[in-house]
Amino acid sequence: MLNKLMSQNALIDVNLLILWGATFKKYQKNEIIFFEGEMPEFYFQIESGCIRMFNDAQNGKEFTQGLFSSGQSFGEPALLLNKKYPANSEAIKDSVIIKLSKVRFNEMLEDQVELRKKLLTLMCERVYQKSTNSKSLALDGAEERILRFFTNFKEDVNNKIVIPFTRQEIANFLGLRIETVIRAISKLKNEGRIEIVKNKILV
Amino acid sequence: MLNKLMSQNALIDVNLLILWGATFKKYQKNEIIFFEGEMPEFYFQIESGCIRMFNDAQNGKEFTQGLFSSGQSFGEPALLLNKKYPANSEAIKDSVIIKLSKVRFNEMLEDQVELRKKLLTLMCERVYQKSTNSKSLALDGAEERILRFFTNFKEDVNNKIVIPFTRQEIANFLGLRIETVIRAISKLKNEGRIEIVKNKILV
DNA sequence: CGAGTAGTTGAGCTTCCTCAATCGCGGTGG
DNA sequence: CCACCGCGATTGAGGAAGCTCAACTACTCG
Repeated sequence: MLNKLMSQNALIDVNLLILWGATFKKYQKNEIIFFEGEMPEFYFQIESGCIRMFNDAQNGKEFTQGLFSSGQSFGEPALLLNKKYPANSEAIKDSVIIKLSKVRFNEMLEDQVELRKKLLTLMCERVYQKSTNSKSLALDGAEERILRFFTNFKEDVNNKIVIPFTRQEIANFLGLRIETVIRAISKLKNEGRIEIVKNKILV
Repeated sequence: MLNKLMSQNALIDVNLLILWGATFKKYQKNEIIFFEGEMPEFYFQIESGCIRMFNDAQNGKEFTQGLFSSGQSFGEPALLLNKKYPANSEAIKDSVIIKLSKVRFNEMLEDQVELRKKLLTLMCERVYQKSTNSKSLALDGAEERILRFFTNFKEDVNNKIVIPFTRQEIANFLGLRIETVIRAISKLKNEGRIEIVKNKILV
């Protein structure tokens, strides 16, 4: 039942992927799927779990480019352009991923008109999202960046949600340091722009 | 002759656009084409001139999302997604732009398989580019950001080129201040990573 | 209780920003 | 030819934001 639901929401129907020769692979939490600089070999789609793409810096800092969960694909731009991956990808929970070889994926893409349309829309969304993100990175201070991250994260503006990330994770998302995040969050709280309940962040 | 050449390099052939009802419009240098927050009404493709998309900040700071020149289109993600523009666009030279109404563009897109393929590739390139850009924004200091901007700007790694921007423009590209750019550039020069000839930057 | 992990706090430092003054050079009018 | 202007580039001094390092607290799990 759950499986069926996910199947419907997936970018590419799982059965169709299997038909074209895709295989499943399990990844442990913290396992790396590909490294920045590698050439893409596969199309990846998440069956279950959660993946993040991120960049490392020399000083131990990280920057998270994006989080992806069930039904979503990741790393497509590099695959389609045949360029080196611009970031690492890592399972942040135990995950199952469906992979399809580059060659078969390209054949499939050639064959499936609707898939190309879906992908076009998806890539537009990614560009759009990255635009607003870059803007925030370039122009906003820590407080505004953090708040924007929270409000972007919750789709539904009406309901309050609990932010399911540690301060360290938030820091990595935004290219900030954990102490900066902590201080900015306590400021946001004092300004009444967020709520803290039992140390959990409510937005 | 020149016209024909541009036509070939254009995302969409100019004659085809005209066939679908596109019209030409002139923009003066510094004229705004659309504002951040507006809903897209047209597909825009540059016939001649140069356009930049940028965000404003309260303190007079700016951030340039991208530069576009002859044959390129801009603002497509918002148009295709039917969402508000995430940035302003402005002519930075006197320019001629071909515009096609949203409705006609969508009809055209539905009709032209090859166009969708081209657009998909283009959107992948934009995502890719924005990924490396965000990484730099989040993790690098001013010197590295500036150097990356220069090397990204020149396609051909072998030949040296003159950077055709003022320090202020470079600052706007990167969300930095002009003084920071000046100091970083003179540092890069002392480190032998760039050359300065007659106050022009050589990379 | 003890270990482990997330969160917190303070002090000092670095990077970049802000503001203000100045320089260099091409163009213009007298 | 020269004084003057405008604009981009430059420099210095002081300030603010965020980083670094180190110590310490709070909560959870065995």
